[in-house]
Amino acid sequence: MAANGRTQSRRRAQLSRDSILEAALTLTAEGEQVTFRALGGALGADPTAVYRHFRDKDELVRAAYDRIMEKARAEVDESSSWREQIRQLAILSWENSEQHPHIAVDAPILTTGGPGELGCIDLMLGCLRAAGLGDRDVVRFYGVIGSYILSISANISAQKLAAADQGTDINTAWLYDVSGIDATRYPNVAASRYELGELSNDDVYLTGIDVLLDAVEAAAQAEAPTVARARQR
Amino acid sequence: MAANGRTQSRRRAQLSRDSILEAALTLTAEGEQVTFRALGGALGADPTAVYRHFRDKDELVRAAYDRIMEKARAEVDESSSWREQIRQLAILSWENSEQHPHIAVDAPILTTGGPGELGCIDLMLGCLRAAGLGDRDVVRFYGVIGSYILSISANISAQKLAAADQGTDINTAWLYDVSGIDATRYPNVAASRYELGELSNDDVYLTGIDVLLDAVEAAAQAEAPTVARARQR
DNA sequence: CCGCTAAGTCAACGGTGTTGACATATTTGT
DNA sequence: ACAAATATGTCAACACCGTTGACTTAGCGG
Repeated sequence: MAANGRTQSRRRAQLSRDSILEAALTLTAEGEQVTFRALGGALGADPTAVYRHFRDKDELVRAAYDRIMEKARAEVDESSSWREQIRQLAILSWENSEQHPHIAVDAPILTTGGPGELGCIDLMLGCLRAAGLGDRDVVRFYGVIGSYILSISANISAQKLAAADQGTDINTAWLYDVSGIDATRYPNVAASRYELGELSNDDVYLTGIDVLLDAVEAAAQAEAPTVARARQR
Repeated sequence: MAANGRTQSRRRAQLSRDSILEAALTLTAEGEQVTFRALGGALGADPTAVYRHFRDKDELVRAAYDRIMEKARAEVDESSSWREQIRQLAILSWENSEQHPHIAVDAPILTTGGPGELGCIDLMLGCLRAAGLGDRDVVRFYGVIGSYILSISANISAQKLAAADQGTDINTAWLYDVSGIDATRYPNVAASRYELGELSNDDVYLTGIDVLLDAVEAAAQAEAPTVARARQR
């Protein structure tokens, strides 16, 4: 009867998988934890109402993370070189971990099985194939690079969360107390203490990616030394 | 008066940092979670008594993990080549993550700052220096390899825990349902589905280590092409 | 219009880390 | 050697978490 043709009379809060996921991502973007109670508060509904749309928290965070991956995949510039695409994916994964730390934390544990994950896998496999790798090496390197990206970017965001809980600064994580080190017991640490103090998570992460991508190129050249460059795209 | 000269009359359960850590490692070795209540049960003491020896759970798990690293470092055969030593360290870290999953899970988050961690860092720095890397590259590669070992071995044990909670088999984690994949939407996944199905966590992890070690050798040769082999030990 | 099902609400359970008040053992100061 | 002080173990309770079951209600199909 009323103008609203769809659903009206919302004495009850109206949820959906979509609205719940959106609320969850908003929560994490604000650095807050994803909890059923917080979710309920943000949605103006009873916390347990979420259970009508997701079997348990695991399924919820899976779906949320798949959505993140989907977005990341879409942001990759597919016209750039294979190497640049993987690099972009790595950086996007890093940024997503920073933006949604409380979800990214257990990303490496889970296999979403959703379109976002499949899309990312497909993209990376395509890139590695374009690099000139053979069937076997394509998936080998995919495994290494994929787990590297997932694990490390997630763990660094976990570090930041832990550091935020306390007062600790994150950059002191790699080497806390550079000065008070027993030089006789740990001579190498003492000798490198200056460089160790300058290590930052970002640098390490990106360095690792580049090292792995270099290895991909080397492997591709070893496989087909002459045609290696022809496959470029 | 009694024969026991040190501490006698133990009407109370007598705890110490040592006995608590031992109990914690025993718990994780049996696949159980480290909780104050479980700890209290294993020690025959009130759970909260642990708080007299560790400020909070964070400090406890830090100390426990440092002990693990200490043991790992001691098991490395220091007479073997630098490459073999790093490889051993990686494998030991992996095995420790399997043996003590509930502690290793958040290993990459924490910096123990204890002798175990420092010892491992020192060992790796020494190895990389022996490989012929310069000051700067030594710590760069240390950062990459260290975070790789920590993050991935820990995350794989986390996967196993999560899989054990459900009935899921762990080997299906990399590619769950190889058959039901939309080949038009994800052509690369579909093309590589056979190889993807054969991916195992162990293989991926070890492959990654070897790739990184290869990169170390390449970097060392690039730095000092002629003397590269002389530094070997 | 009836009845069925999907969805929101409410109260409660068991498990977690953590705290504060209390009791007792052990060490220290003189 | 005895009293004071400190360290350590005990107990009850709190807040927070995911999760469940019983209920109520909204909305749709016959």
